[in-house]
Amino acid sequence: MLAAEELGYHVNHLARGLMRNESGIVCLIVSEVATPYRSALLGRLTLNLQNAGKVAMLINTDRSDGSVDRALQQALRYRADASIILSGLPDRSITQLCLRNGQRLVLINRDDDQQGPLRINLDDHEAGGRVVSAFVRAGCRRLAFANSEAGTPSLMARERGFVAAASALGMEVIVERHGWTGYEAGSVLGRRMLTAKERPDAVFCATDLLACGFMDVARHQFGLSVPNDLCVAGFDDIEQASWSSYALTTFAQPIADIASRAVDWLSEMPQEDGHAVAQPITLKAEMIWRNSIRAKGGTGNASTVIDGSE
Amino acid sequence: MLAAEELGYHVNHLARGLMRNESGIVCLIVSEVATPYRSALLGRLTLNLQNAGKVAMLINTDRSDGSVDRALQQALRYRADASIILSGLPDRSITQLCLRNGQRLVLINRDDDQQGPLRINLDDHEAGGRVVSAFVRAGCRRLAFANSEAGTPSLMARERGFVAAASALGMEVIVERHGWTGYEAGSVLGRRMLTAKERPDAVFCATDLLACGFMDVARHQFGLSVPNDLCVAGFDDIEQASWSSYALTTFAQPIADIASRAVDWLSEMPQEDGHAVAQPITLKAEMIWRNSIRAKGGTGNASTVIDGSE
DNA sequence: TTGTATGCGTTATCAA
DNA sequence: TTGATAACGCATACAA
Repeated sequence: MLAAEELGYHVNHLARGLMRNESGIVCLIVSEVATPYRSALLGRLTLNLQNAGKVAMLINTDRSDGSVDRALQQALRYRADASIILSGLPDRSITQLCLRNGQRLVLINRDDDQQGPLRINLDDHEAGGRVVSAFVRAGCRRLAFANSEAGTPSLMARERGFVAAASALGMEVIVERHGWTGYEAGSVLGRRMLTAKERPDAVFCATDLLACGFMDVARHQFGLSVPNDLCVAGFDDIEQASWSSYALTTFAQPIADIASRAVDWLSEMPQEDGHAVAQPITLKAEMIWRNSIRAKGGTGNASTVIDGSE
Repeated sequence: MLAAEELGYHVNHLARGLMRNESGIVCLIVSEVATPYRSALLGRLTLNLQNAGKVAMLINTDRSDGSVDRALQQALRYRADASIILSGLPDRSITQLCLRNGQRLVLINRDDDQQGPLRINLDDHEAGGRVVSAFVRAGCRRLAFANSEAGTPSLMARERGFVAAASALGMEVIVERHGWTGYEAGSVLGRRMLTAKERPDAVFCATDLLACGFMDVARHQFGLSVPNDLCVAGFDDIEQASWSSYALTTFAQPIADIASRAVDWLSEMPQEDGHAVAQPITLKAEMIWRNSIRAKGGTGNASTVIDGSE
């Protein structure tokens, strides 16, 4: 050991991987790395992987020019033991490719129906229902859902859950979708929905970023007060949601839990009976109450709700 | 090729790396991945690396329990060809270790004085001076600088530049430092500096996150108007700086430029004459004018400045 | 042009 | 317990 230290010797993992047929490398396949939720999850995953003695290889799938495939090919060439996909990208071929090459696979918030990979999802659908209750308790009457056009399973589940719970109470929901899941899309949706004749008094945004954009437009361009004139809810609990300019009521992604579940599963002894089939995990998104939804009662009109008549 | 496709064959980079004595792996050593500026840079770097046919290995240096060293050891074991350090962590031993093991090294915003690595820095010092001019033009008289206790070279350079330019005009600067470079520290600094007897009417925050926290406190807890009662400038031009709740005047990190310079240098044929000595690169931080600094003149008092009498 | 042997740094196996 | 040897998949040098 002393001699090794003195000579600056380090085991060569390339050679070791060659022998053992396992590299210790885990691929993180992710798009939109710079987004608050994604980068938070990414940070946590890398930390956990390191603690488990593994190392993270980052594959950025932002570019659409086929570099995704190239990047993934790269990963395969390094004989990564596993891949964790946190990209919203619904490209089925990618997951297939990983599996075919004997990688273990973790799908986060992708709700894929494939067998083999570990799937970690949230109770998005039910969360939508909880927002309806909150809005109704606040005395809101015109509910709206602001979504992106990304069409990610989790985003759509939130929308469906929200709409379903509302119509169970006899309420209709104004649904609009636009662009990508960011601040800019939120402000576009805000302008569109707030200029419409039937202006909503409560909006559930599929994402905190959308909510921030929506709120800023509502306040600064339409002079509305949140939560007095307009109640807003988001999803993800990104750091900005807690900033006092927003104080957004939202749902927390259980990032720590997601990360440790994923890494724990990867650290288990790989069962050799063909492809180990993992039980899908559904985590609960805790509702974080802040100040973008009124506690009780409306601005002036309607304090009792649930009549369904418009 | 057809046969290879059919058999699902991929070159084994572990074996290739063993032979060629270069792995194609580049380590990204980064702390606070979830921070807007860091994650943006990270995203860009990975993209560029992928385009250059290399692959990024992410080392998260957040934990203080010595896992940094362990992580770096990991990287060495994989025989990474190079490391890019975007961590503010001023740990000299890390860079030494990389160099000793024949890695090429890129230091971003670290202003280290070592020979060998490529150093990419901004003109932080000069930027500080530009803010003073802007504040003076706006008619501000009590200048302040809000910094974190991190003591990163680039942060300190901004502070020194700001203070130097101010005292060249005969103005003193209130300097406060607290905690880490985030929103929370910004709000603490805001509370501290705005309750002081000598309340500033202009503050340069070392970071956009600090600025956001400072602004929120100023507005929501002290009822101040930005930029009328208080001018604010930040640094980094994170996405949130452009959100209409902040409209922060700040300096843009030339992220695309930084990333391509770094990757280009790594892609050059490695000169074999010992350790190639790279010319340090200093990039200009462009000032992004938004709405947190008044255009001209003060609120009411003082329209001419530069008298130095307090 | 095509084929064969050798070495890269490990680890696993088998013989001493 | 210790020491020699083969094999992992690729690249190179040399022979055919």
